[in-house]
Amino acid sequence: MKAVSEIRKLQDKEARGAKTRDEILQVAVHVASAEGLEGLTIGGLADELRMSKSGLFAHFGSKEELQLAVVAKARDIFVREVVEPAFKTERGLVRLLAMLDSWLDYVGRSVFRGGCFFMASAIEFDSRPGKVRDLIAELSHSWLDAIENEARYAQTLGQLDSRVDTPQLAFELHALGHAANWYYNIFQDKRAFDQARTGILDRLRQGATPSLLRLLGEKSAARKTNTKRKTKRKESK
Amino acid sequence: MKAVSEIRKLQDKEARGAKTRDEILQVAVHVASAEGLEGLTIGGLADELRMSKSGLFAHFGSKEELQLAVVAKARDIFVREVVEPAFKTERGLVRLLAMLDSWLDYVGRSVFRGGCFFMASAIEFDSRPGKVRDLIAELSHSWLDAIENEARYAQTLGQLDSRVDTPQLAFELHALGHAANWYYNIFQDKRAFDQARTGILDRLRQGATPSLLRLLGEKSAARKTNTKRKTKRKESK
DNA sequence: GTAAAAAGCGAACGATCGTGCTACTCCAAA
DNA sequence: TTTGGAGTAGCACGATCGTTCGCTTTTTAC
Repeated sequence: MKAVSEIRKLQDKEARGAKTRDEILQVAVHVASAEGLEGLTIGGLADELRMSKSGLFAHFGSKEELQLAVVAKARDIFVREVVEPAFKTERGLVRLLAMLDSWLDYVGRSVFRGGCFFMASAIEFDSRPGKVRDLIAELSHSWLDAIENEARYAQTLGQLDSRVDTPQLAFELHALGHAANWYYNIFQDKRAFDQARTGILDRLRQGATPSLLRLLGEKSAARKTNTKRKTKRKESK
Repeated sequence: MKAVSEIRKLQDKEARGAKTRDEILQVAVHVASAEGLEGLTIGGLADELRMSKSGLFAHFGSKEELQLAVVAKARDIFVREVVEPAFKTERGLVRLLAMLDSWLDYVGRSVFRGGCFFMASAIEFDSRPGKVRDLIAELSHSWLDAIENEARYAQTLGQLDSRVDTPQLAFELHALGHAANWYYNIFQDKRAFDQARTGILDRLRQGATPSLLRLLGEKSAARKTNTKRKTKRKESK
């Protein structure tokens, strides 16, 4: 009997309450990216959704559980907006570039109101031990790992010199994306994205094999050329 | 009459209340770096300093004024701990390296409990218009400018190739420092500093003139050498 | 159709938030 | 010695915080 009802529940488009729960998180995630996970307030959230504080609260049971749910929701959005598009491309260098590109794009499109959700919440929670902090750290780390992993795979394909230190490369590529997010959000200046992309291409060229250079050649021909960069490149031969 | 008392006041070691005001800020700055400028609470701060809420409050008149004073105090500390030591060195490339080095050092020594004060507060306030946000943005920008400025000066000294795009270089150097702060604070992993320093030296080598290479040669000989980096370097010739 | 279960609401709790008002304690100037 | 102003404390305010409880409404199961 019980089992049947559970099956029915799962067959439903959305199990009634799970739907509103999702609507709550959809709003909460944007508020949290702008005001912070701590600045996210149950009363304020309820007002914005035109529902009662207690009704909303009942979906989570505590503020910490709400925060955890918000982080998980942000992860889903990140996966949908950044990871999945990039993972449609072929593995190796092409995918590595696609990952960084769609990451910058997601920041530039302001998928979250307050910039990259994980960067903001990592800094907010880095000195607040607890489950929320742990989850954020884990997710942040797995993105960094994904970048390094793809760089290593590019090495096995011979697209990237095998002597390149991939953790170092991943750190630097990640740093550029990070800085772009920071710069854009505090100065409202889109040039940050050009600078980040320039830096990323330079980093990759440093560990280039002939096969990679061919790939990058196409890539930078497609982009509007930067004079300074062109001359710099020429003399570095 | 009034003027005389004012002169006296200035002659005093600390004009009575200005001293406690400073003690308040000294504590507030560390709390704010960990809990955020918004998480910084007047009651909590008063408890920690064993004084009354209202007594503390009277020094600032509003929370916003307190926040502004905290940011200004943080700037003073940043100048003392990062800028001044670096500005004792000779201008040009040496100073540029000293600036980045003492910046990383200040993050590693946890001069502020919650990592680099300005990075944390920039992200906290980037979607909160107001005087606090403006001040943070201004200070952040002036640090970035100082880096670019020194790179440009190094060009006039012939230490850095004149064709290097200095805003781009400053962006990338700054990005590495930024990432080190983030990485260290969220993962509690000091390797971030090695990676940042490695990246910084690489960036500078890219725009090197013979005179710069001589300087960097000494610099990297002094540091423990990284095998991967050494091999990478060798083949990039 | 009816009963049970799930979802949502309203009011209230104790705590804490930023802020204002009043009074007391100093210490320097007169 | 008196006086006045700066520094600090006590107390209370209205608002808002997370959370609890009891009630009503809606959905689901038989």
